[in-house]
Amino acid sequence: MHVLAAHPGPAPLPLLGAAALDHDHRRRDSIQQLLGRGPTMDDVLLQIHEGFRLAEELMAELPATQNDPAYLAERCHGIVQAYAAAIRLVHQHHGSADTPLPSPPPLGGGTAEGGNLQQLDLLRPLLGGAAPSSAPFPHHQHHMIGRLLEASPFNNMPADAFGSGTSFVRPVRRQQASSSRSSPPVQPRQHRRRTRESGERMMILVPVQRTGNTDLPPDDGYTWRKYGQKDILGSRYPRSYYRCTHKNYYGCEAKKKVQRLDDDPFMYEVTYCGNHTCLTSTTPLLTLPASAAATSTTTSNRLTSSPTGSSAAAAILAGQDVVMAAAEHPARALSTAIQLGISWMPSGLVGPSATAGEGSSAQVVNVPAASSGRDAEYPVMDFADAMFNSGSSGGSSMDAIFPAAHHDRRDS
DNA sequence: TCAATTTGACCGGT
DNA sequence: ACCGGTCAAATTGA
Repeated sequence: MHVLAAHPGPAPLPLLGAAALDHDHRRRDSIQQLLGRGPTMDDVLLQIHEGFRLAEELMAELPATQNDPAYLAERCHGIVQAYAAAIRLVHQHHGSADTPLPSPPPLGGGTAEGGNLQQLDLLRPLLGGAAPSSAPFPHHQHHMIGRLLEASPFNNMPADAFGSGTSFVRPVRRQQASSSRSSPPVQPRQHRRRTRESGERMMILVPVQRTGNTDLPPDDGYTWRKYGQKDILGSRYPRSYYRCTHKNYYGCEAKKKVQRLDDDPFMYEVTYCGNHTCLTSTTPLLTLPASAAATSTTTSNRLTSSPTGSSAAAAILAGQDVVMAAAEHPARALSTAIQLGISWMPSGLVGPSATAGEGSSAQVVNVPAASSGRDAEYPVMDFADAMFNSGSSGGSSMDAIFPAAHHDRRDS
């Protein structure tokens, strides 16, 4: 079990600063030094903070530099490098030397500075915890990653934590239409039921929203459709089953199970199964018109918007459903994403693969309750907006984006 | 009208 | 046989 404890730390490591763009080797050297003496948790946190700061700088420069793709790509590269360094420090700090660190993947398809689109997926904000807190990153870093068990690749796992707008409100008993429900005209099912998922799983603990309706699990960046609920033996609370709303668009097989903990009703245990394939953008990074980025931050659609809705469609196209969630809980999104910086990273960087060995491949991550501030404090959110919203400036329909795709229909 | 949710039945693994 | 996971008809609600 890995626990990242946070301490207020010393000043940021100078060599990891913005100037690092021009001093990549110096930065690497400094990292080497860090690794040589063994990084402390402070170093890790500072490195994460550094990535955050770089993103902040980039945001400030965007108005002036948005027409300079090369420069923007370079800055983005610097940010990714900063977080990649943080990942390395994390591994080092936790003595995972016995498990070889995954080598950093190339940052671009063919060029060192290019944007690896897969990385976009890993930049998805983790929209977790609902408990309000005004403390901006990094002051509640102590919430960071709580548990990291039974490692399996985080690769492409949903970096989000929870919710979807779906409700945990106890089902209101509907009037039993005395008809068919009680009668058993059930014909044998034609299809063959799929076998139980045995692939990679990731378990996350997320606090219940403590304001408003505490039955609502926190939102995450994906849209989910509930397809089942079961009372689980020995559990006080039922388990809810969700699958990706966009399953029928993309054949996205992502699913999650959500259950309240018996011993801590203010905590949800969410188990993700399968990877999202519905948000894998194929739109080049940094081609976003500024207007799109601007509009994205004002989006306030509910996550459960119908995928046929235009804004939702645009969101799906550009990964904006993440951003939509961020629009609702931007600070949470960012802070959680940062706190789980591991999920921001290119898959090759993320997590020692399967160190825990045997059998289960579930990871457990304690997702912190996060704060609820806004943009000024969390420019990275806008940064992510821009990255995710490339190519769509709203109003576009799903059909326009995926002409061949059919809108989500009832499963049948 | 149709997407989302509810919930009992069904299925398959253990 | 038990239990967790999934299906799908009924129902709800926008």
